Parts: sequence; structure tokens; C-alpha cells
Amino acid sequence: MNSIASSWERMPEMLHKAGLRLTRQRMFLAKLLLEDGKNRHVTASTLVKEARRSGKKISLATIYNTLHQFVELGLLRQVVVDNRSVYFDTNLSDHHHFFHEEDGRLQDIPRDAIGIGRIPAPPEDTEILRVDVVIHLRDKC
Amino acid sequence: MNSIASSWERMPEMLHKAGLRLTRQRMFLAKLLLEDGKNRHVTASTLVKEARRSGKKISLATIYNTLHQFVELGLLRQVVVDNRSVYFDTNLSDHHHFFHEEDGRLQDIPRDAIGIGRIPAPPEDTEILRVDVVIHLRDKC
DNA sequence: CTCAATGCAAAGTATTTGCAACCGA
DNA sequence: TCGGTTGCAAATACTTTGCATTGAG
Repeated sequence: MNSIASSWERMPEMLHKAGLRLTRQRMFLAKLLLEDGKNRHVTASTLVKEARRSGKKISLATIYNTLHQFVELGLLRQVVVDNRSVYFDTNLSDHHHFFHEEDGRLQDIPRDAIGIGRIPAPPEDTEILRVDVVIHLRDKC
Repeated sequence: MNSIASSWERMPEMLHKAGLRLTRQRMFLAKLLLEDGKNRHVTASTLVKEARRSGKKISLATIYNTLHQFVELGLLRQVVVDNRSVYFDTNLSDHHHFFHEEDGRLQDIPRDAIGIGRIPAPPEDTEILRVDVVIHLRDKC
């Protein structure tokens, strides 16, 4: 069992602890995102399409709300790679990304695949939140 | 003379070669961005404000157009750190960024200050465009 | 003069918010 | 039942586009 599958199993408990109700929409999105334990990269609009495809009705606003709640609960990570839209990542481990410029697709890079040697000291009175490495890709030829 | 100051000096020539006219607005923005040779991080909206402050009238649309033309000419670099808006950087050298989450401020990190050891091979049929490292900062306490 | 460039306003895209209706506990 | 949630539509923020006017060469 990996940490993501266990996220799914602990979902009801986690939502409850956070004071969130186990609503239809919330459970549906949680299932979509976390159930199979695979790492997924979604945006609000890919999720709406996916939800529609499986017949559920769910509003865009609710999807945004839910995604943000999940980020706050630590079930998802927000990734910035591109100004088209906000990406959400179910892979919570410390890792980096390949970004395919052509189609906006994201791909994980395990932390160990990139050796970041030194990191400069943060400026006065600030602390490092995280270090993001994005390798931008272009299709060859 | 550094590379940026020389960008400014070669401006008229570069614009001309690119088939662009030396218009009032174009020259004004070029001067604002490149003349003093300092590294600047701007967004369309910080530029409008700056232009207004110095009394010039310039439309937002023209600023966007001009910024994109400058990026294509290689006079500016576009930086993605945050989905609030698109940042443009006059520092053309290979470098990275500190990003202050609180106020959206960017700060350069020289390439050498971060040692990126290994980079994983790009996926099949793709090539690496560039590697972006963004260190997200939060104010302490 | 001519045609590229500009300015404006309108359209487009992504995201957030206000509020009545709804529904999980 | 009751207050958190949802869905919609409207608001907001950023960026792009269409088109008549302007102005650089």
C-alpha cells in the first residue's frame, strides 16, 4: 500500500477531522483522484470533462472549491508550470516535473533523478517553502 | 558594458532587422526595460503603472504586444512562477529565481549558486527547452 | 503616401464569489 | 432540523483580438 492509496482509505476520516462533510461531490472527486493510487495531474477543466464523461453532474465552482480544500488538507499539491491554468498533483512526495509545452502535459521526475547540490541561502527574514524544478520539453522535429 | 546595456544600444538595429518600426511606444518601453542595464522583472500591469507615472500614455494591449515581440526577439525572457500573471525578465543569462509568495516579487539567482548535478534524459522524441528552478519563499514569522 | 502599429473596446479564458436551494449528520 | 455545501450566474483578473485611426519610413 502506498501513501496515496492510504490517502484514499483515510479520506472519510481526514475529511471528517477537517470538519468537512462526506458529500456526494466531494467523495466523487476524491475517488476520481485518489482511489487507484496512481499519480495524476489534473486541472479544473480536465476534471469537469472527466466527471461529465462518467455521467456525474458537478459544477466548475465546486471543483475549484474542492481542489483547494484538498490542497489545504494536504491531499493534493498545486503545481505552477504554465500560465494556462493551475495544475493539481496527487503525487505528494518531493519531486519535480517534465512539462510538455505542446500539449500542457505534466510528467513526474523522482526527487533522486535530479541532483540539486547547493541551494543558496534565502534572503533575510524569509524561509524556503519549496524548490520547484520544471524541465520544459519540446517535441523533437 | 554588459550584455543588457548592449541590447539597448543595439535596439534600433535589432528592431529594424526584425522588421519592426521604431515607434514612440516601442522605444519608450525598450528604454524603460533595457536602458539602465539593470535586471528587471516586470508584468504588463507593473509596466502600465510605470508608464503612466512617467506621464506617457500607452495602452495595455500595446504593452502586451510589445512584450511578446521582445520575447521573440530575444530581448526578454518570459518566466512562469505563479498564475497571477506573466512575468518578463530582462536578465537573459541562464539563471534561476527566488519567488516571494507574499508580494509576488522575483529575485534572480545566478546559475552557479545552484548546482544541478544530474538531469534525467528527456522522454522519447522530446528535447529539453530549458530547466527552471524556482525557490518559493515565505516571510519568516 | 502606404501599410504596419497603435489604442480602444470587446471578446476570451481561468478562477472566485454571492446567494438561494439543498442535503448530510 | 440546521448549518455546511452546492450550483448557478455574475464578478473579477489577466490576456488576446478586431478594427478604425494614426504615424513612421
